[in-house]
Amino acid sequence: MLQVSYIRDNREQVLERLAVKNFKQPELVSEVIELDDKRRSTQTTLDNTSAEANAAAKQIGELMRTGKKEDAEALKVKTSVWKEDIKRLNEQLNAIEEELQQKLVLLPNLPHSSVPKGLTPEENEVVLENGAKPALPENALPHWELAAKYNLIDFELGVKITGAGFPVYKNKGAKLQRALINYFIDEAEKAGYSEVSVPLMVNEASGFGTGQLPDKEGQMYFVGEDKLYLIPTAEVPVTNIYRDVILKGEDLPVKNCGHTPCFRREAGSYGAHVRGLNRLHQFDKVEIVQIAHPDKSYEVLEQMSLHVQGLLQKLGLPYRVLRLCGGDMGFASALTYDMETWSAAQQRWLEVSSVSNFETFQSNRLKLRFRNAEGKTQLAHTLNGSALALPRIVATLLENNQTDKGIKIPDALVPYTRFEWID
RNA sequence: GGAGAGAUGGCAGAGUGGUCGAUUGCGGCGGUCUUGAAAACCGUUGACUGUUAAAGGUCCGGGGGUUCGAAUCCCUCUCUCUCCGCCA
Repeated sequence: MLQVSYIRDNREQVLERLAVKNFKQPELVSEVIELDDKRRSTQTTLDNTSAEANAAAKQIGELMRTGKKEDAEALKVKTSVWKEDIKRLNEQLNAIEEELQQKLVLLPNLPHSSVPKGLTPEENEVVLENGAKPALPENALPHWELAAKYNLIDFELGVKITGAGFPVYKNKGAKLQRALINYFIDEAEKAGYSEVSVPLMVNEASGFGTGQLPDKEGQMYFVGEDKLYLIPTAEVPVTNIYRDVILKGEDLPVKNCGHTPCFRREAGSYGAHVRGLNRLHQFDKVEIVQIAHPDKSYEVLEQMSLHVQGLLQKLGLPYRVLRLCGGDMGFASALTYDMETWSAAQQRWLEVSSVSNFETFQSNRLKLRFRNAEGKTQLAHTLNGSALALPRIVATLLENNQTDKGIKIPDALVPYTRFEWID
């Protein structure tokens, strides 16, 4: 959520930045400012009336105590007018504030100055490409066929138990999941992140805090009876640890990592590109989250990007880094890097990580603040990234490392899998 | 699922109609003392809004009501805890 005071002071810049995100309702900006003007004037009137009423109430108490009952009664009569005014003004104020809030939550975050204009994924900027794309033999298989050939993943069984997009991992396929999770967590801890293990369901307040609610309800599974949402990413519970928290300046940056399954309805996404592990309703992911000082958050973003890249390098996977264009960015993000690995058998790039700086967009909703050098409270910046999401890593590992002898496990992972080959 | 208790400042915990944004303790910060630290002692210490700064206003789980005046009384919702039952 954007701060009203910022919108007021930087109206033109806000409009210009929203255009980069192809925001369709720029008129909301003026409406928000107008409502805030109304809010302020109503608030001032209410405050002044309350001040008079408070003074009178105090005076009545004084008169009662000193036995001047008649004077007190006279004053009581006068207060009835204020009382009505206060009630009416309060109702007005609540209505204005509610309307203001409703419009405010419709405004997406402002993109960073480095974000390219653009509407579609094709307009994302390739920041860098790293690692050689492997040349596979003629008879190379896509991962879903490899998964069947080596009995690693049973998609049909998942359909029986739950439905499409809920695969069953078996044998070395299952062990590979655990190995990757442990490997990613260990690497995150080496980089200074402390591990947390968090609930997989969250309440409405948490969903609002990180920006999934109110408008992205359709993407989350909802347990209606208890009004809880299955998390689409660990970002939600991990970041919400710090909801309504005022951190000390010296606590920054806060660094947390955690593994969770992630649940996504993925309503409306069907077709060839969802085959196999490419798009699932349930998958495992290790997430890294940082809460940073506003002056440092872009340094932190680069550092997080390098951490993710380091993982891909150690796994020997060719990858590229994209800076998302305005149209492809998430609602809450100010700058997002996507990391994609090259899937040699599918001959396409697969997104395996997304690293974002949300600046104060989330922290304003979360009321996540820190005490700055002047001792005043100030909104912190929040960042997060996948490090990494498993399914597409598994897909590229299987595809890119296939040989006549079987599938070669990267050296970095062998201590975790305790096998070198899937054969 | 049944029964009961509770929700107050970072934490603990007072406060049953006026001078209460709130006693006190712990914690935090500053100081005295000390070579330094601890202890002891002294002082200080909520958030939001508003203003150049003040003043003022709001907040004792949320919402509503009674009253000139509510942390305190009434209604309602939510959440938490304890015991019993069930269960990993």
